[in-house]
Amino acid sequence: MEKQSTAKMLEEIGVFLELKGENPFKSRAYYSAARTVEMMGEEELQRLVHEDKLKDVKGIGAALNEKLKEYVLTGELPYYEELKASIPEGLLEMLRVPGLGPRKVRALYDMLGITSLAELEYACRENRLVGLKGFGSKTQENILEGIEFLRRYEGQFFYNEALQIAENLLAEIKKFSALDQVSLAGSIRRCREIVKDIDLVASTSEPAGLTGFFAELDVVEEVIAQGDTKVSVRLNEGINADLRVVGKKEYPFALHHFTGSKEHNTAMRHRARTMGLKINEYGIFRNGESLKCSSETEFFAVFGLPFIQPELRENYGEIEAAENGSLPALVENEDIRGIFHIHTNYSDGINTLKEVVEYCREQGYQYVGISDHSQSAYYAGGLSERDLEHQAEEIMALREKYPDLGIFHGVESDIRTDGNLDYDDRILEKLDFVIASVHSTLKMERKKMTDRLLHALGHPRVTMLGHPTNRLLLGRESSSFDLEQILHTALENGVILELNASPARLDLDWRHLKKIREMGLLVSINPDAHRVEDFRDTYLGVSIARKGWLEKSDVFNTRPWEDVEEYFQDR
DNA sequence: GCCGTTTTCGGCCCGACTGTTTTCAGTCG
Repeated sequence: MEKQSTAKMLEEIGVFLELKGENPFKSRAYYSAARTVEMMGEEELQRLVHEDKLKDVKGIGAALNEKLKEYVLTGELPYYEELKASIPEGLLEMLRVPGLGPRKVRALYDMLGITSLAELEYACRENRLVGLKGFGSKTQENILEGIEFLRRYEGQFFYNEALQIAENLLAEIKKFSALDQVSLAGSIRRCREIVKDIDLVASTSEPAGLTGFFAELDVVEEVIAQGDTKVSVRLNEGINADLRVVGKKEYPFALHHFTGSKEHNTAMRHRARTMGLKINEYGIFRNGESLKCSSETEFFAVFGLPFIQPELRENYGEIEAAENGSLPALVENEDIRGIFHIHTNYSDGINTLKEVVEYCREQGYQYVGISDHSQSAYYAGGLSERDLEHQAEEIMALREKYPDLGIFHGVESDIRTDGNLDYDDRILEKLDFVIASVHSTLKMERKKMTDRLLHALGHPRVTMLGHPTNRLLLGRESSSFDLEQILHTALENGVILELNASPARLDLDWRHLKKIREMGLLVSINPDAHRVEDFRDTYLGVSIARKGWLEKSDVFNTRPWEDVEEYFQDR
């Protein structure tokens, strides 16, 4: 049995027990066991079971030992199945409402018999929560808002999830024998952080054959519409995909048209009109006569423009920049030399320091910056001053062992509500770098939050501002503060801004990056990794950086090791 | 459910915030 599925099951048991109102510490035991299993090597769980040594692992006692043994050996656990069956499925859905936890969900189930989001919404509208013990009008209002919040984000997907689905789809389409060309288009091709559907453009001499082939793919759950030039389907992953099929000659025009954005296309059409031309998805026309283009590069050349990267096509000034030759040379994956904002198992990361270091060497990075959570981040196992010293010693040893990799010792320090950092200055002075981040009390009043951040930026040891807005895509709005003022102060104080590349954050937003670049601020593309697999999120960050017009020189972690070292020493 | 013992049951990571209370429970990070 895979350790991932085992960990997930333990996690679920924890949730079920909470919903049943069991002793919260019992749930915690399951959560902690889930984490322990997750941290094990791929074969370790199997081995421990077969050698009967599981019970020696901290956090696994007699009961968990028996259950895990049963699950690993038989692939089933009746305890889990029975527990799951005893709880209405809808209760899990209700837990997703912000502000609703297991106790409240349980209370709603017990007192009003509510077993789904729809029932919950109805009960709120009927004003039935107000009288309940522990509930009031404000709670009812918040729940309604929370449900609306969930609805608003329904049918939207993180870019990286949609991209993976889209690339698999692309690979399937390429199996069609009479295919000429095919490409992703739409918001995915433009690297939008949130995607509603997958757009594809293809050319072939057999359009009906291709649309039929596409509609018949295994990943297609339902065909919404199907003709000779367009197929709309719903994939079994829950996302819709549109394939537009054109002839070979029309391909560059269709690709440009369906890549968008709508705003970019409108601006291009406007430009075309001033030149006596007309654009649509089938071509560029002068007096009704079609011009010839074999690529998007030639398409732009018709208008006297160089190729405009798809990421930039948002009508954010890309056409003007193309015209006056000032399009940026966008940063590329290969430019990344090292990686910051890495968590290890000193705090809430999965991998050991040694594993992280070895992984970085395998990947060919020049350097890595370790930054675990600081002490007030209890929920994430933040490091005490003593832990930090211990970590420093281990890093010293690893530097000796692996002189070919730069290992920078940092910390992700919480910015407390008063704007102070989480350690004494004498501790911070020993570190190579400090990422200052807000993790709690995110909904401060605008002025207070601005002051809080300004205070932190004023600290001489702060190197980077971590996930500046604290937004979670499809989940949480940005904190409110005066960004302009923060940017200026960061510039004055030489603080690098993080582009947090975690798929749910992508914070700062690309819409701010162009301005940040114009101001001359530095950006570091950080994966905020909690396991080595997360390192690849850095390249998601690169996509967003490109969308924000950043060049190599704007990105701190494209710098070579020596330059980074120098930068830190000069602070 | 685990752990650690003053061996058989009591304690289990903290702090801010909100909304409900009139002293605290639940949620979130």
